[in-house]
Amino acid sequence: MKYSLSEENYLKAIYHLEKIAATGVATNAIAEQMETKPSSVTDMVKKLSEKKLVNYIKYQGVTLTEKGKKTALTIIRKHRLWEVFLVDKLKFHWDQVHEIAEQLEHIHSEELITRLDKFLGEPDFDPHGDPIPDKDGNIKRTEKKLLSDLNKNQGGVCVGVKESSPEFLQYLDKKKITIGTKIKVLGKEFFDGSMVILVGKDQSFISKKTAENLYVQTN
Amino acid sequence: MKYSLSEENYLKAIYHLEKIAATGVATNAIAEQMETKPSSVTDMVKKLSEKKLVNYIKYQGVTLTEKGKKTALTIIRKHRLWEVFLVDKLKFHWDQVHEIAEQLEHIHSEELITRLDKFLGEPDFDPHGDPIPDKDGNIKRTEKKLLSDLNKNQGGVCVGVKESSPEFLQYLDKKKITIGTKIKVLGKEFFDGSMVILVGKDQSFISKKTAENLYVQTN
DNA sequence: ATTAAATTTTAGATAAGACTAAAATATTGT
DNA sequence: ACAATATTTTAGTCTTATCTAAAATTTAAT
Ligand SMILES: [Mn+2]
Ligand SMILES: [Mn+2]
Ligand SMILES: [Mn+2]
Ligand SMILES: [Mn+2]
Repeated sequence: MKYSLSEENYLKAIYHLEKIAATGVATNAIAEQMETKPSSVTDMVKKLSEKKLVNYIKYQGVTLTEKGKKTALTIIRKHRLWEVFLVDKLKFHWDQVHEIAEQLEHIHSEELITRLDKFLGEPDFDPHGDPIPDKDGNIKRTEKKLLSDLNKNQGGVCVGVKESSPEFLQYLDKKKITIGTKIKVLGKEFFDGSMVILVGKDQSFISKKTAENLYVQTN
Repeated sequence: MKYSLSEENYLKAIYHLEKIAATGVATNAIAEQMETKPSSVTDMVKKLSEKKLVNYIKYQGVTLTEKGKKTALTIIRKHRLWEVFLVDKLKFHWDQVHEIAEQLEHIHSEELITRLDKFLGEPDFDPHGDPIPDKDGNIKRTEKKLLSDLNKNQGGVCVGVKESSPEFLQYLDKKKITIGTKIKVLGKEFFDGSMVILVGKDQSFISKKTAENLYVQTN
């Protein structure tokens, strides 16, 4: 029931990779994500397999079992709730909280999370717009598109970021874009995918890369 | 600057033992406190010594260096601030917070503690009446006596507990005694040190052992 | 002052988690 | 099909933090 810091981090990494990988998650992919070596991954994956947290067949990558997925989701839940705490209560900026939440997510206490959740008003999303799983691991799925998929004259509200590195978040601040900001596509350049958008009342220019990392809810 | 969970726990243990031990803190004492073996203590103490956190001479026990003491105090600061958070904000009961704070005290982030401190209103004492060191490790010392040292007709306010096991704290609840409770000694039995005391408006009987674990501020 | 007992340290072993180098397997290109 | 390349696993080593058993040292008792 209680796993080590390392085991928890592996589960989380595999969970995130599983969402994008069609097939089993590759050893190399995990190694890259965790900034460790493939041989270390193999070792850990064997251990997780013995604990019935992942399905593992040599040379064929891993997938999470139900138990593994559930465990990963409780860690993600903790991570995101702590991020809400840091931003809403301690007034951290949204680009400063991930690192600290990486530590806080490993605190073991169900009671703590139950109370923290209530204290925060049972939020559905974290400061980056990512959904917070409930205690049973259910995630409230919402309609959202990448800004890059909108066409000229379409608009919506920014509801999340795909990338959430401090660098990107700070850039968004400079552009006056944050969760809840209204955005409308005024023009889209075919050549490089760059856009001219309306942010609130002001016009702004953004690159394709930026547009591909912003989620919006269309209206 | 950043120490392992184990190193931090050793420093904390040595700090607490140093306050009661006249001479250097004994290997055995540390082992008992940490629920580990003396041989493990010797190993760790050597490492702490190399890092200039303790003064260590073979067979003569250890003392904290200034650096070691400062480090221990920041961990204690974190522990107690988190306890305040858990009780004041998350409405935990005072007998439920120590275990969780034992984990939270190892989260590394100065900014986090600075903000948490401010969020909590820069408290001077934790939920058990223990003083919270400031960022430089200074502790606000206060006048306080053990209830067992009071004589008949003397009274005061409960400002802390010496023991803070859940069992004792729950017993105090049953006796309607908590931090801030007014207590007056109505009678003291010479034979066994037991007392009849006035708690608020009600009379109560307590053993010597209980009286020896309650701090009061006399008026 | 010796001896007995308690404390502390050393030596050697173990487990978790990580690494390097080499071997095994899978995938790709021609 | 088969060689070249990429991926994955194995074998062996390292570090941190433990432990047990044995040796060294200190403390207490006669
Ligand atoms: Mn995060
Ligand atoms: Mn987030
Ligand atoms: Mn405590
Ligand atoms: Mn306390």
